[in-house]
Amino acid sequence: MAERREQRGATAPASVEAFLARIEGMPATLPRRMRQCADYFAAHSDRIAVSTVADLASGAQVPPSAVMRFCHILGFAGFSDMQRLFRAAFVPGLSDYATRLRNLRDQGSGSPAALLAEFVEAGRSSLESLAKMTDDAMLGRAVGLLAVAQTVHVIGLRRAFPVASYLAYVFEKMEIPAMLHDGIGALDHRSALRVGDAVLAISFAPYSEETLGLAQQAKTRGLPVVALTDHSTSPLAGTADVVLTVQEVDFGAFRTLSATIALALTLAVAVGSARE
Amino acid sequence: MAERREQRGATAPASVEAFLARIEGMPATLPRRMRQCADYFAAHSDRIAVSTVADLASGAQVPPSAVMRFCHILGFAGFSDMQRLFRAAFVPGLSDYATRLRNLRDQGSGSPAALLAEFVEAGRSSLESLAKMTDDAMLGRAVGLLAVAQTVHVIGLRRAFPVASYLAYVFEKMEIPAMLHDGIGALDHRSALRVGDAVLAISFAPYSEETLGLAQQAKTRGLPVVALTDHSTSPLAGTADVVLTVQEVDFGAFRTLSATIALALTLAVAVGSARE
DNA sequence: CGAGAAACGGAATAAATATTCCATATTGCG
DNA sequence: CGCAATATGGAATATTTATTCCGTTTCTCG
Repeated sequence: MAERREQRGATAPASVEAFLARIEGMPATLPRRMRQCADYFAAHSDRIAVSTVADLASGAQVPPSAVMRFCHILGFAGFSDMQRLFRAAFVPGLSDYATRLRNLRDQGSGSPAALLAEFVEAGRSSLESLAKMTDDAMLGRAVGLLAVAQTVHVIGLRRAFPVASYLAYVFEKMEIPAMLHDGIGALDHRSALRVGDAVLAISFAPYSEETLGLAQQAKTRGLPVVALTDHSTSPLAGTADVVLTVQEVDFGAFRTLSATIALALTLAVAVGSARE
Repeated sequence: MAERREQRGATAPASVEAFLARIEGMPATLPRRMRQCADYFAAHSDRIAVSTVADLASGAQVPPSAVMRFCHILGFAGFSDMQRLFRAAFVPGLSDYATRLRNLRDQGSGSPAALLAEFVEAGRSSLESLAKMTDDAMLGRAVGLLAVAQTVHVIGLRRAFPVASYLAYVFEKMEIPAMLHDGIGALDHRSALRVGDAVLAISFAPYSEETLGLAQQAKTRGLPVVALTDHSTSPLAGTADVVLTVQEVDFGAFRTLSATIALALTLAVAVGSARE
């Protein structure tokens, strides 16, 4: 038993790439059903995360037990073990993260050091997923629109306000004409929107009225609008010419803003360098 | 049974877009747990395909039965029914993080995508070093001081302002009395400092006069001061009772603030939980 | 061709997961 | 304040899904 486990278990792939490489490197003399599994899994590796044993078995036209045998051959403890690899690869740290959250709550551990570790981890995950998911083409178009604007109007309230204010700071540093629309004094500054300007609107659920309003106003006047928001179906997306989405991993009700700021900063610096 | 199904089931969304639109259009008066589900599901809709009821429930911080109730409200027969929608629409993410980052960097140093890669990397190293270097004892003392304060006065200008404003936002969310000292209108608010209050001052080189001044003022009046700064030798350190240092890795002249915000957020949440 | 080994498939079982139900708590309202 | 309606959480149950086991079939090689 022990040596049998050794023989099969020592070598389970640790990433999707390793998994595919392993299949690739399998001998051509593989038993018939195993060959079918190998071919089907390689061709449809993206479905593994969301399929059941029965689904894959019928797809590969083998009985479920053949799928199990194949998982064992690859070195996994079972199908679930293999599936975990694919689920984790989609959005990094998700399942692990949910578990950790539960653990933390269970042990009632509110110690500052533990909290810090959580926020650091949340920030790292957010940055990773930002790097993975950002649409380069969209980013390029956003830079293009803002680079030719006379004045960039930045708006972001509530949770988005720190991001907006940092953008305003960075634009100023780079001597790019920018105006921060903060709601101070309930003064309305929408008449500051002039032909040739562009709007950069930042908002997350629950979206604030003022931000949506300013974006709408800009759109009505024919000014380009770049949205930085949490989802491509957000209400901002409707009025924006370019939509950049960013997902922050949250810990409890709190978000670190790491990814949002990284994206905002990228935008600002790219615009700065494009204007020179 | 049939009419019950009608009543709830006639309206199940038939696509992910419809699903998100439905959540968006839900009344603000939704019961508490349903609101939590709605927010969490909207923000993490891409994870529904690869999660279990328990995963999502713990993410949204509700019991599993609340998730079921939410599915029913949306018109689905159950969680599995809803999940089917997302599994069908499932498209895997791009290549894994390491590969992606390498690609981003390779496409020429001036491109927005390459910049993004740099900022993501800078943010990650900042967070890493934060986790390594933070002095837990200091952090604990800072939390102790702020937890017993009547009102927390937050000050941070220029580059520290986004951090200060985010802190003010989080304190407000947690219903902790806090006052943000922004320099608006050059109004001076130092008489707002009262016995029993505490000051949280955030400043980095070049340190701003106003921040140092407020900290000094607080010290003179005998109020505790917590400093969040870049070095233990910063001018703020002299007047502060507790000094928390954070080092941000910079890329060019720009910093992502990831570590600073993570530390600030930790402080705020720890204070919040200590006050309960 | 036949003995032994490897592969196979399906039925039985175990484990994970979804779902319901109901006693208790909370909220809104007259 | 007290009643009714609604919301809640957890424990019990149902269902789905994974996994094992073993009798049968199919290869392999002397």
